Amino acid sequence: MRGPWWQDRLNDAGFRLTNPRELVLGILRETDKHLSAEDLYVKALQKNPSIGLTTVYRTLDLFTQIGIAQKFDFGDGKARYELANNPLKKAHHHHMVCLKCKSIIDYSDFMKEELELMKKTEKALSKKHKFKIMYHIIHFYGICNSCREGD
Amino acid sequence: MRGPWWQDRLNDAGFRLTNPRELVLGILRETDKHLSAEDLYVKALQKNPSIGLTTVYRTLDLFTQIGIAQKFDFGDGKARYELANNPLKKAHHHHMVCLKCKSIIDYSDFMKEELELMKKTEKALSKKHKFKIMYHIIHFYGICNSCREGD
DNA sequence: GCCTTAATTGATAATGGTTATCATTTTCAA
DNA sequence: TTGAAAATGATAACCATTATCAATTAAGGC
Ligand SMILES: [Mn+2]
Ligand SMILES: [Mn+2]
Ligand SMILES: [Zn+2]
Ligand SMILES: [Zn+2]
Repeated sequence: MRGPWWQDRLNDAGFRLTNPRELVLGILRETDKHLSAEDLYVKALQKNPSIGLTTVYRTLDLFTQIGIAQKFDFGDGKARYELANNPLKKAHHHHMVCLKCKSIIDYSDFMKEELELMKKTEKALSKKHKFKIMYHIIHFYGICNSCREGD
Repeated sequence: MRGPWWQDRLNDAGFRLTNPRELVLGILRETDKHLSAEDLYVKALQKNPSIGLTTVYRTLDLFTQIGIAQKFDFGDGKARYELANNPLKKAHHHHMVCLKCKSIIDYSDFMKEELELMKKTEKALSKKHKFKIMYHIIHFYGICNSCREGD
């Protein structure tokens, strides 16, 4: 009984692929944005007017826990989510965040050099501090193009 | 221009070095931790029982704006602050965060390589996306030594 | 199918860090 | 000394996220 990867991921972790979960997953799969729980909720309402905001939060939390989605904090006071393995996106990427309009840009330049540095750093840190590293984040903050023009 | 650097920084930006601000600054100068607003408030109360939590928040916000302090989000739901140019710390460093006990470790290994990569990336990004980069953050998340032993 | 049980859901209330408001106090320059 | 501007602190409000809990739904054994 092998389904798509997210279904297997859910099943293997002992969870069901219910309607609300499928709905949230579909929205994540179709966007290239970094949506908040509220964003997801509003979009979900259009397809299922009885879905609850709490369920959206719970679903996103579950997806994050089992690696179906990633949760980010870009400094605007609300968590934002992104599907792992999103077909619309580069696999491994990082983010630039505009300090004015809060827009978020994916980038994946110099990933090879970055990976190399990260590997080296991780090895050194786990030896020096006996710290088992699970993942890392890199964020660039600045002013985006349109915000600079309007200045 | 005859005070310490933080006083000049305040004056140049048109702000006064008041008692509450001096108090918060002193606490930041004496710690090597990453304190929350509440942490700062509790410590401040011991020296000035009439200080208000709002003032601490405002002060930290001001310090962050003019570059006296840095504000971080390590994922535990509250902002944490660190003095820029803290004499107790390495100048440029990044952070490891324990996902279990939320402890934070400064590190400054491979800063040379990192700086090189960051410079290269910043240049590429500002050209490709016309994005003016102001600063970046790097966080490693994982499990610290004591949390692994207790497992 | 039907039953049993556990997983899941959604309405609602509560939480907690942070901000907004506003009257009062402090600072500084004239 | 004085008056305007800046800063403060008590309080209420904000708002994203969680906790609670009764109701609904899904899966497995019969
Ligand atoms: Mn992204
Ligand atoms: Mn630090
Ligand atoms: Zn912008
Ligand atoms: Zn730990």
